Amino acid sequence: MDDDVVRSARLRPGRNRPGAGDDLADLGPCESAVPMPVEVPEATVSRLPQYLRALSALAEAGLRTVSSEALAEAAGVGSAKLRKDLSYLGSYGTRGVGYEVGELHQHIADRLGLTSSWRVVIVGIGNLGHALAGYGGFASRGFSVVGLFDVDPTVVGEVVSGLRVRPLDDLEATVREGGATIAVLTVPAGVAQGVCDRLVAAGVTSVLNFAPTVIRVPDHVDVRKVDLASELQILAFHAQRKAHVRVGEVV
Amino acid sequence: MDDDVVRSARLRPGRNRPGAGDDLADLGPCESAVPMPVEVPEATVSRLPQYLRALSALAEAGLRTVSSEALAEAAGVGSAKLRKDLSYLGSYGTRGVGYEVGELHQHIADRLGLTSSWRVVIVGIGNLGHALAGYGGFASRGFSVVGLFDVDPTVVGEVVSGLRVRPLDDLEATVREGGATIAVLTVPAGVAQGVCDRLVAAGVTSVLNFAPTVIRVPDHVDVRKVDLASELQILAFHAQRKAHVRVGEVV
DNA sequence: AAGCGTTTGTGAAGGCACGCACAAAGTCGT
DNA sequence: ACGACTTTGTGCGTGCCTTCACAAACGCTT
Repeated sequence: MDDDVVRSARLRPGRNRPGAGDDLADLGPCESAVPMPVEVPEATVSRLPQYLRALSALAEAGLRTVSSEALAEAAGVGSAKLRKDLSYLGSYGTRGVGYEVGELHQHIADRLGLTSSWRVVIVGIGNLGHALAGYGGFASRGFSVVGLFDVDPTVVGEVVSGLRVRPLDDLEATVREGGATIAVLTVPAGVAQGVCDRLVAAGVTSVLNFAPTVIRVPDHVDVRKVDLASELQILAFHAQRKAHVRVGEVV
Repeated sequence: MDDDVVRSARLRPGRNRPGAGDDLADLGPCESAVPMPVEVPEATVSRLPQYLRALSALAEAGLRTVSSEALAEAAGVGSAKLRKDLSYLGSYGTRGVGYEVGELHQHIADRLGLTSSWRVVIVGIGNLGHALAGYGGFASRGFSVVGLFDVDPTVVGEVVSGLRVRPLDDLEATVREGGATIAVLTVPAGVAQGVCDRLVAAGVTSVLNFAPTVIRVPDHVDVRKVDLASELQILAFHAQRKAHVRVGEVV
């Protein structure tokens, strides 16, 4: 599972900081000093987007409430796992009834930080960068692409889905002036580390890396990797295993 | 990861013999030279492509041998984990020296099933399908794209990187006549399940799904999911957490 | 040949996640 | 109002994965 390699600041399991004074916790009548000692496990976080999508589908279908069984079915997980995952976010279900679709959707979206629209820059407008720039799934989910960058002069200036591709040197200014920004790296493997270093220096703390190479970043920066070739190779491994079993070799 | 959701035939958890328990003497061969008595854990499989890529880079750099420490560094993992992973494939290292780069590369490639070139079909030649069809990383790693399919008549007939896009109805014939095939799904979410059903019916047992939806398949079919929006949302979660910590809220 | 430094392979321990099963809590029918 | 039914929230056992730590194995030097 952690197939996805995240270099995230690991939280210390035992101790968490006592009251810092102002907590924006919702409306929980927390009698004790610590408002929400809840730490969402990484495995749970990775499933929240699935739940969110399932909830969107159910809302479109017109359902107002949904049981953990039904939602789990829609999301492709077990109901017990779903309930435990949701329990990390707090108790938003009604026993005997289920979850209110809209409310739960809102809560998960809040937790994922989708209330504010995140700025996204795409660096490397090649085959894949083009495709991602034109992908509608970003804007519809709280992400707005605010910049396209490339070094190739023949690509710079081109307009892709309403945005002009700018030279790589404009990158720093765009990131600095805009605040928190997520960078999508779709550059060749050879230059990925260098470009990433520039992004980090400019203040980017979240990187989605499509380049087939390991990039190193400071501890405060999160990197998630998407590697198409790796996925195919993993499929090939299982396919070969299946083939061998069919032939009669030992598992 | 999970994480990434793989629906693979559950491996038998019982008798797992990683490597050797009988290093004392060559008493009796408990069984006749079995080629692979080892069950490779899923988590290990998901890292093999990384190791393979790191080995390729090291080979290009001219190194002949590499220590677990150095290879782990290149692959971005811990050395102990690397050694244990490799131990599931057998013992190909030399104590006091390290691993022979070319030999290890060969062994991992064998295990991943990259000796034979896998056939890949891409279904759905939209933005992303275009990009993947033109992605050079496939052919260079043992995968050959043998078919592009779409329903849109305005796309059918178009030639993308040397292959003509064919109508979806040609899909069954192509899959059936070609043997084992991996399908890449880059269709809209609404039709993903239907297209996948056709693929499975035609004999496909490995699917790489880019559609942002859960697809259901029989037990003997492997599905891996790549979801760009989910990755961004997970990054947003961590980014928001970091922001709150910085502001002074409780973790 | 023997000792020394290096590196692998692996037993063992700890942590994390998953799933079961059930009490608590709510709704619905009568 | 009350009992029966439904569904959530979660304590707990189990198994997988990771990490540590070290003995065995190898090359190199003397």
